[in-house]
Amino acid sequence: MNHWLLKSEPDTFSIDDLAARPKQITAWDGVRNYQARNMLRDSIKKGDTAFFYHSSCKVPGIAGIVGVVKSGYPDATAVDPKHHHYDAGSRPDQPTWYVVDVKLERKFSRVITLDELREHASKELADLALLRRGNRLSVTPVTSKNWNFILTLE
DNA sequence: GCCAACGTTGGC
DNA sequence: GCCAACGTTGGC
Repeated sequence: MNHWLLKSEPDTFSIDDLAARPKQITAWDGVRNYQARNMLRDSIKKGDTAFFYHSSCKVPGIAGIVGVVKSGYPDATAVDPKHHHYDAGSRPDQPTWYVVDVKLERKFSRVITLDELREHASKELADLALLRRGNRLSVTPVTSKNWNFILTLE
C-alpha cells in the first residue's frame, strides 16, 4: 500500500465538499499534467491512502486523509465538451487523462500547515516532494516514513 | 496582484 | 530537436 498527496484548491473543492458528497466519494478529476496523469493511471491503487492538501488559500496545508477506492480510469470530464476541463485533444477511445476515486477517511482536527511541514524540510521531511523547490505537481508520492511522521504532527 | 518556477506549444 | 513565448501553479 502506497501513500500520496493530492492538492486541491478549497475554493474549488475542499475537504468539506468531499464530506458532503454521497458516500463521501469523488472522482479526482481535472488533472491535466502528464506526470500526475501517469501516477493516476499507473501507480495509485485501490487501498492506497492520500493526504488531502489545500493549496492556493489562506492557510495552505494538509486537511485530512482520503482512501483510494477505485484505481485509475479515464477522466470523463476530458471528453465532455460542456465541461470546463474539456480537452479537445483527448478521444474517448484513446483516453489521455485519468482519475481515481477517493473516499474521505478522516478530516484532521486541524490543518497541518505548510509552514509546519517546512519546519521539518531539512530533516524528517527532506524527501517530501511537496516541499521541494518549485514543485507544482498536484499529485505526488509520500514515503511511509514521511506519512507516519506527518501523522504525529496533528 | 506579483512573480518564480515549471510545463507546453509552436516556429524554425 | 531547439528554444522563445506563453500559460499555469501556488506561495506570498
